[in-house]
Amino acid sequence: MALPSGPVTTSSEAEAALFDLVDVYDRAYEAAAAELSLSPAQACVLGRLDERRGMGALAEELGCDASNITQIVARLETLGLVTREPDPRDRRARLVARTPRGDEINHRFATAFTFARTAVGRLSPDEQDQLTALLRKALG
Amino acid sequence: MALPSGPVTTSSEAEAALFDLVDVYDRAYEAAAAELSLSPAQACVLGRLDERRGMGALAEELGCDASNITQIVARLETLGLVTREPDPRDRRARLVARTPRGDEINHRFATAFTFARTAVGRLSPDEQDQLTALLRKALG
DNA sequence: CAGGTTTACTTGATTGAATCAAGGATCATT
DNA sequence: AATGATCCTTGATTCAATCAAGTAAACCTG
Repeated sequence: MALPSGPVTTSSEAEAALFDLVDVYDRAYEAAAAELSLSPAQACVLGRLDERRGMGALAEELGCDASNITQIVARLETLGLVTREPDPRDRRARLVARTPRGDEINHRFATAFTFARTAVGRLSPDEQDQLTALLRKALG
Repeated sequence: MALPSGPVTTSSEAEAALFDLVDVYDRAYEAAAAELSLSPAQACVLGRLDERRGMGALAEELGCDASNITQIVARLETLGLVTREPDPRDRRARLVARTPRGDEINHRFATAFTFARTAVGRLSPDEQDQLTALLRKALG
């Protein structure tokens, strides 16, 4: 389990609530991945393959080094959750896609990661809209 | 940089907003730690030493194995940010405390990690209260 | 179209987080 | 005094992440 991000000194109730949210969210994500014997990074990459795409696109979207993606995709490939095929249009590139089993695992992960769904579900539709608006404003 | 936690399939605006918040928060935390040449885990542990405490207490609070704490505290000690002294009441135990330099680095970290402060600061006092209430309700 | 550059990815090396199993030392109980 | 629990460390292992270097293919440019 990754250590929590914070708190430092929470000077306000709202900051503390934000921290609690992030903490619980991250832990739930990790726990859901663990249920399927995936690391958070593996679950993350698998979840971004609704359409086949290149390694570089993944690296850019996830904001990490390409070699990190190489490594994670290689493990997903070993697990039989992903294929890595040469791009017919550019033979330098590799197109990564989920296998049927990858689809299934990804779906089970989405089912297991109930936190966001459950949390939002505790709010009425109006409250959900308020929360969205407040978070968007807070995010600037 | 740790890969983001999500998204899987965000079925609602509110869920997407939660994910964005968590993503930006985590990245900001990591970036603030990096400014001080700390890992997120090191910043986290350092931030929990406002009072001296035992290794076990840290492990329990952070929800990880004691040996993980041993490792992280050892690095903080090497960096001169923390001391690890025998507990006079229980010679099995070690009391971890920040050094003056640890205090300074921790303070600089708290200054560098502006995200929560800034985000909350974009909201009026009323909105902050609303956000707090909504998050608390969502957290159940 | 030949040469040099950029792009896409891989490899290898290194650091660190995290977990587990096992062990030493101390405490606590009987 | 012996037993067992507690606190922490050590060693081994796995994985994430980053960096430096390298290969191969694509892209220019003259």
